[in-house]
Amino acid sequence: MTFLFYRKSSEELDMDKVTAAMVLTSLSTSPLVRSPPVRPNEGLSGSWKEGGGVPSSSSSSGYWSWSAPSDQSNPSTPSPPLSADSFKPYRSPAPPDDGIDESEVSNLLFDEPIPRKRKNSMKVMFKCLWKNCGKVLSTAAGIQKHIRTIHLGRVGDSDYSDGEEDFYYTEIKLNTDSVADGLSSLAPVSPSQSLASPPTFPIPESSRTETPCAKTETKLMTPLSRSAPTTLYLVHTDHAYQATPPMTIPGSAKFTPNGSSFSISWQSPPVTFTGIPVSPTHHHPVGTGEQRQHAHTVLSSPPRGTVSLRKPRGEGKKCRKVYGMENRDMWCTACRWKKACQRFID
DNA sequence: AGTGCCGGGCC
DNA sequence: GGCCCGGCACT
Repeated sequence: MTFLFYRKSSEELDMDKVTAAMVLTSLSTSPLVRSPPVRPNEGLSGSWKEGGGVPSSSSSSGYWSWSAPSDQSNPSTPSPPLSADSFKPYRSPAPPDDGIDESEVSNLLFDEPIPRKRKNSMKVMFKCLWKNCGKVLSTAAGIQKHIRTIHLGRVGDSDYSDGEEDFYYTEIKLNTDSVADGLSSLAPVSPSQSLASPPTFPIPESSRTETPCAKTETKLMTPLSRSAPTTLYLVHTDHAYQATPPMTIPGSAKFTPNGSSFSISWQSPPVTFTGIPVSPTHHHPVGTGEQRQHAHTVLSSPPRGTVSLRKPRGEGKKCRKVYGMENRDMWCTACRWKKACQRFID
């Protein structure tokens, strides 16, 4: 889940700057502009910094229709199609100064009270909302500096911050947990947004804090899930109680009995950073005619050694359910022995 | 609470 | 090996 909000509370900022920035942002027609009403003010995590929204207390909508006078504090307030820098193609390597800024400043502000002890590791990144710039940095200082230097053109006093940068980036949260959510990926991916896709996450957290542009990472979402189940490896069926007299399902011994497929694809769209005001009807029309997705997304992560992540519980009827406890002798042997059912695979 | 079944015990 | 069950994950 990712939330959009500004990092600093509004009272730290000049109202003039606030409004100016808002107008600029809205005028830029950037798709990344988040509309205030959408702001998910209280979220599931509830762990962010309060005082989130910029015009939180006052009428928020007013700022958005406000036509900007020339702000005196920012004479050089850029109009979005500003410097040539902003036209950097996506995925372009970070400008060199960002790299160093990043590393040098990150020490200072890295203790930011971001929710670190999440149950599943969430990573907080900061995304530049400037038009045509999707830069994502891992530290607020880094993104502020990026905005200052690249977009606001404040090269000289690179360390001085008057807070305006805060309006050009947003905080995004990325979910990194890999396994353990074989189920959550099945869940109807709440319309609110995203557990951002793990594949985008090989970011080593310290050194390379800069991801190219999160929003075009739509690869990795290969639709190969339901196509190739049987080629999978080593779903060991060591149990040989296949002696079920009535009819033996051929080939059942070579794959996991309950026939759950095994894929490495991720169903959720990758990295939906939250700059966008995601409409509640995102996608995943789960409820409708969908054929009960079988593609359990299990991530084949080697590190999980001994614990034997259970396979996703075979669906369908099993002997016990079909015949009932009283007709136990009609069960397949596996069911009788409380093993994986061999009769009703799938 | 019900169910599927892994892990492990007993013979 | 066959057979059974405790106990846990999942629904």
